[in-house]
Amino acid sequence: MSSETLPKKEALVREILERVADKWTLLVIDALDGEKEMRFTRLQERVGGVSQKMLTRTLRLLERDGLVTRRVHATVPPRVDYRLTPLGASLGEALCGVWVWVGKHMEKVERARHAYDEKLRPARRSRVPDAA
Amino acid sequence: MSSETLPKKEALVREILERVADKWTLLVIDALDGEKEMRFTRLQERVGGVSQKMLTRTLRLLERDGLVTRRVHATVPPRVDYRLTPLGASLGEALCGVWVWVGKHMEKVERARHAYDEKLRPARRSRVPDAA
DNA sequence: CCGCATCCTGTCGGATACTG
DNA sequence: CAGTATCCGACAGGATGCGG
Repeated sequence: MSSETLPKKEALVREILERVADKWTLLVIDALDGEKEMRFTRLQERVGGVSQKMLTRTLRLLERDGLVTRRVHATVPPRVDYRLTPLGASLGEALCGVWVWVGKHMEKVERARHAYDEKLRPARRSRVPDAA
Repeated sequence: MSSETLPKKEALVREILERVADKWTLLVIDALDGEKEMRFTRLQERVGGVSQKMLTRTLRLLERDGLVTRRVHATVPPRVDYRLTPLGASLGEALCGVWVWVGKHMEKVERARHAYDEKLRPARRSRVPDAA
C-alpha cells in the first residue's frame, strides 16, 4: 500500500490502476478466469450487457498489456478465442480479494446507503454533488 | 471469484465494483489507509491532481457507502476530517493485493505494450478501436 | 461470427468564480 | 478552509450498418 514512491513509478502505478479500473475490464478478466479459452460471443454472454464495441476495445487493451492472448482461427465463419495469459491470471488472483470483499460486505454497503439517503429526507435532498 | 450467482446479487456486485473502479476512489482509499484522520486539503495533496470538485464527490459517495466518516469541526476557518471506517479499512486490505500486483508486474506490462506497439509499426497503426 | 466505421448521447471531470 | 455553482470540452459508450 502506501504512497511515497518515486514519482515515475507512482505515475505508472496510477496509470495501470486506471486502466484496469474501467467499466468492463474487471468483468472480462473475471469471465475469462478459470477457463481455458473462450470465443468472442460466449464471452459477451458471460459478461452480460457489454456491447461488442466495448468488448472489442477492452480485449484489445488487455491484449496490448499482455494480459490476454487472441487466437484467430482461419475458418469460415471466423472463430476467435481469448484466454488469460499467466500474467492475466495472476491479476485475476489479486482481484479475487476484492470480489470476496464485495460478496462479504455488500449488504452493509446497501444498508449504509439507505441510512444515508433516509437521513436527509425532508430537507435538501442529495448531498452528492451533481446528483439529480 | 467467478460467476453463476443469483442475478440479484450479481447486479449488486457489479454496481459496487463499478463504483469503486472510478478514477479517484482507489487513490483516495489508499491515501486514507493507515492514517487516523485527514483534512480535506491534506487529502487533496496526498492524492495529487484531483480537483476539489471530484474529491468532494468521491468522498461523499464513500461516505454514503459507509466506507468513510466525515467530521465537521465548528471552527473558523472550518476544518473537516475524513477517515476510513472499519468497513473502508477492510476494503483497503482487499485492494492491497491489487497494489502489490501492480508494483510487481508493471514492468512486464510496459514491455508488453512496447512489443505490441512495435509489431504493427509499418502498416495500419493502432489496432485499438477509437485510438488516435 | 467477428469487428470496424459512423453517428449520437450522457456523463466525467477540469477551470473558474463565489460563499460561510 | 472547505466547499457550492456554473460553464464547457472531451470522451465513454450504446445503436446501427457494413464488410470479410
